Amino acid sequence: MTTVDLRIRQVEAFRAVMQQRSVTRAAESLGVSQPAVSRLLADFEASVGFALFARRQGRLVPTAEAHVLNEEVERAFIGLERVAQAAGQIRERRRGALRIAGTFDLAADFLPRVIALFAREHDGVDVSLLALEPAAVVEHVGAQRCDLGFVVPLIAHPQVRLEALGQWPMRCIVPRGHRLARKRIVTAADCAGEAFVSFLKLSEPRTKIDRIFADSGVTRQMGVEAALAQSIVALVEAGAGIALVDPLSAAGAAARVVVKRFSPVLPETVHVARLAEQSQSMVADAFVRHVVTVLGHLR
DNA sequence: CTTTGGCGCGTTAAACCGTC
DNA sequence: GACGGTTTAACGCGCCAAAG
Repeated sequence: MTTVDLRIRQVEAFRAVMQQRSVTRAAESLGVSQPAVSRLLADFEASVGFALFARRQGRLVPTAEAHVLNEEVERAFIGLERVAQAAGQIRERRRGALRIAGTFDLAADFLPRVIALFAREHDGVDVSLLALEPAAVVEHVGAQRCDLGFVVPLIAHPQVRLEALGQWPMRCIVPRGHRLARKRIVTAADCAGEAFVSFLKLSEPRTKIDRIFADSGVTRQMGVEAALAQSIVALVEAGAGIALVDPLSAAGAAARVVVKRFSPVLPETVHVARLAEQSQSMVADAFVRHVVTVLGHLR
């Protein structure tokens, strides 16, 4: 693979144009004249060796390649922001910042709840939360773009150490008025013949859930599937079927669907990802303790 | 140490192109 | 035809490394 000689200024211009959707506005945001940006963009395109924008009706329309490249650019700029943040902290001698990444499901309910609790006891600490795919969470920790990452599946990364923090049992959610809504505990056998809303094939929760039903010899009517617990909750609420989701997503949806315990108990383990070789900051340790506490309340 | 030439980046002015 | 937007052309400035 041949490498490309890039100037940061060109990348800046590209990013600005992608964000602002126009060269003129990008120029404004960069504090330079519009032709300057146009030029940087042209040079950048020449450097990368493929078209980043289609000129349609006198407007710039990003190509598919531009979008792919922009994802990497954004990641790079997160790294730059980290430099700026570090400088700011050193200057102000502030206690610290905690950058947390979590999978979409964890970042929807669970982590905000922990952060709220944590923030009450640690004012002066900046906490930021990023929602990502599981692999990206671990990747961010490995690349030191985040201090702590929270995931369910075990994902290996040479620079990252994963530690199990605790388990929570998955809950069964059914639409209101459903025949299973009257039961105290829903068993695998109860789900026989039911329309079932699943996580995506090959995902960790999907694999575990399917195995439970296979082991119990229960056949469900497999229908819709979705990536996020929140989507699954919405599907169940709309009558697409019943489902198993983590207890926090279920608790957050208690007003919209009926939440039941499920037997056999199907535990999901929440893991924290941290940099393998580096003593953790006291702030991060304190945050992890809060996570364990909140997990404990969910049993 | 100074000069020189190349390079990156910026500017303004003007041309150009759809759209309203 | 005015307008908003992009591109092109011509040029200036500062930096840097090589040459004198």
